[in-house]
Amino acid sequence: MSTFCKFETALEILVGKWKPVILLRLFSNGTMRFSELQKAIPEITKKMLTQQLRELEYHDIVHREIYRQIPPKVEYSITEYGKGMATILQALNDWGVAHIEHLNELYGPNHSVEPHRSDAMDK
Amino acid sequence: MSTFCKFETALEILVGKWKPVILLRLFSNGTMRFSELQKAIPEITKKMLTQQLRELEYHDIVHREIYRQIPPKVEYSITEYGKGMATILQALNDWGVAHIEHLNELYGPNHSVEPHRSDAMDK
DNA sequence: GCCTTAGGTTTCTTTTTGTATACTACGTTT
DNA sequence: AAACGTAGTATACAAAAAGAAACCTAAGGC
Repeated sequence: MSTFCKFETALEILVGKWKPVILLRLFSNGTMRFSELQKAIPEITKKMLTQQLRELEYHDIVHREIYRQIPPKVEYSITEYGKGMATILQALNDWGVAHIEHLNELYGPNHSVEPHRSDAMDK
Repeated sequence: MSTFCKFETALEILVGKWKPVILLRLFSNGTMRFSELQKAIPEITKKMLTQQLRELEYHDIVHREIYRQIPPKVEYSITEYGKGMATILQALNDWGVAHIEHLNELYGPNHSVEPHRSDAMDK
C-alpha cells in the first residue's frame, strides 16, 4: 500500500531520550560495562540506562554479556546486526549537522537550538 | 570533539507521534490544506496537527501559505529545503522495513511489533 | 555480623505528551 | 437572524515517559 511508510519503525528504535548517546558511546568505545556507561553518561539514572539497553537488546542492536561473578559484571556491545545501523546513523548525523547550520542561517547563530515547542506562534 | 554526535538533532525533527504520517501525506499528496490533512489522518486532533505542523514549519521542512479569506484557507507543503529530507526518510523507511523482517526471523511472525517497553525483562 | 561492590529493581513524584471538548472570527447561505 | 464552514485557540484532563531515591542480592573482606 505504500513504500515510504514504515520509517516510523526505524524511529521507534532510536527514540527514547538516551538511545542516541548510548549508541554513540558503544559505537565509539566498543565493549563497555554497565558502570562505565553510567560514568560516561553521568546524568542518566540506572533505571533509564537499564531500560534503554533492554530495548536495544530486544531489537538485536546491543548484546548483553553476563559474567556470573560477585560483584556482578555485565558487558554491553553493538551486535553484528547492529553495526549495520552505522551507515544510517552516520547519515542522520550528517543531516543533523547540516540542519543546525541551516537553522543558523535562518534564525542567526543565537537561536535556541530546539524551540519547536511552546513558542513562535505568529501573532 | 566528535563526528557522529548530532543525529539527535535529526531525530528531534522526526519525533512526535504524528510527524512521520504528516510528512508522508505531504510528500505524496503535495500541497494540502489543514482540513485535508485532518481528513487524511482522522485520528489526529486539531491541536496536535497544528502543533506538529508548526514545529515542521519552524524547521523549514513545511511551508504554510495563508489565504486571507473567510472562511480561512491555509495550505501546507514541503519546502524546497524539506525535499532534501526525502533521501534520508527513504533510507529510514527501507531500514525499518528490513528491520521488521529481522524481528520476524528472531521472534517469529507473531511477536508484538514493538514490545520494547514494559516487558521482556528476563527472568 | 557488618560493610562494600555491581548491576540492577521497586516505588513514588514530576514532567511531558496527547486527548476531548468548547469557543472564536467573520463572511456566506438558508 | 440563525446556521455553516475553516482554521485555528483555550482549557481541562488523562496517560505516558522520565527522574529521584531507596532497596535488593550474594560473596568476600574486616
